[in-house]
Amino acid sequence: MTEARIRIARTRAADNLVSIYERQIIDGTLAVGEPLPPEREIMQSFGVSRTVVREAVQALSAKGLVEARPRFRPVVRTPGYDAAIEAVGSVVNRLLTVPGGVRNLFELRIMMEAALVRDAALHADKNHVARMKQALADNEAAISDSQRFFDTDIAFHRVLYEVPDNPVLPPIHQAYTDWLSSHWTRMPRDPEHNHVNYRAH
Amino acid sequence: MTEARIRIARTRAADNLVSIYERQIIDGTLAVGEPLPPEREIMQSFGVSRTVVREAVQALSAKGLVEARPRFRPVVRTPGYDAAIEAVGSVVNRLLTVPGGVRNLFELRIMMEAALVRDAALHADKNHVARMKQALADNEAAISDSQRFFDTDIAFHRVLYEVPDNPVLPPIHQAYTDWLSSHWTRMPRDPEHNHVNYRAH
DNA sequence: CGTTTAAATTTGGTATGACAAAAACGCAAA
DNA sequence: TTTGCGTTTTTGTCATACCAAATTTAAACG
Repeated sequence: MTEARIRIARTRAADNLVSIYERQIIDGTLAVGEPLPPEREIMQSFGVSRTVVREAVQALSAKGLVEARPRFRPVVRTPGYDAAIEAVGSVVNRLLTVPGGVRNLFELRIMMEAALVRDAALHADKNHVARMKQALADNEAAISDSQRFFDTDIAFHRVLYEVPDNPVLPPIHQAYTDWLSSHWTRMPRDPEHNHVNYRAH
Repeated sequence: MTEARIRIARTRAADNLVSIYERQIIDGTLAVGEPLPPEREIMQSFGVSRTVVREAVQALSAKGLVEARPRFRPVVRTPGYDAAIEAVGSVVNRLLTVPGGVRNLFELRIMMEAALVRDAALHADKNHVARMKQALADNEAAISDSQRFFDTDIAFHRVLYEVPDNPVLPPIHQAYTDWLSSHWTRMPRDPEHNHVNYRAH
């Protein structure tokens, strides 16, 4: 039988440029905030057409390595988990439309937040506890105002993601809220009450 | 006051096409596996140049909505979390190079796997238990062969990600192993042993 | 007729060249 | 030094062309 996965895929010229600049960005040859060379300069130094250069730049932009605002020189982007979140946006949005998509992501979130609560119960310092209490109080206070209730609830959760002091987590929280807020189906709020009490023992 | 983030960014012509096809893909007008129209056809039906069409297609490809092998018509991709992982690959690789990057992701993984172990202890069925036992046995057996030990260890973890029956999880496991395997620093293996015993009570 | 093979036609990848509009630059004036 | 303004770059987009690979069509064959 023929190969199941024919991964051959003869090189597109732009891919070379992409990997070259990708490497330069990662190893710091191109510093953060620094603009890429002008397109015409790139095409001369690599002997390719501008078409290819543009495709390469766009690819780098889509990968989140450079920020390419129209009409401006693309600049090397600050490394951040937000770029990653941004890069997956489209696919996730599509996945949310398939049957069970929202539920799957929601369950993952629940699982993660349960883990976060456990972590918080063990490692939360006074500062975090205070902020959680405050956020929770704000939430209770806003119980009549639907919109504010929503916001304060999110704020409360955000603190949860900040406790472990891992920069990966806050962007994840942001992503969850961005992706799931439009599919909001009355999230069960009891657990957090319980756990907050548990943590505040 | 002025906006902190000037998101203006006058439309690039390609962006229109991208959002149009993005919508068509999401709502199923363009079925999975179906190829996009030929570039020349697209340019006529939208009155844009081929340059723009190509940029749009490439953007869709980078977003993971279509698969564009060189020289072939781009086809609508099967919705899957692997596409998402693929899309973030570059950024994550970059993030792993910044100080603490590996540690942050590693800690996230540890936290998630701890949660998975708890879940497994509660919900794993006989089938999963059997597979975990098997995987663990394989792992022990391969303790002398470094490479096989590595592989069987990964296999064991994989089962862990399959227990909750959430299609988001296995790709995440794949992503973790892809991203972290080259930065492997003697992962603590004790916890899983303990927990396996715990679950096998 | 169904198959295989060869020719014709699409179609994607790349290169050029051009042009308007916006951005970057340099220089003079305040 | 800072502010304006005109000049030069540079980007976004278009139109066209060519090659090579892929697809389709036609022809040859068993």
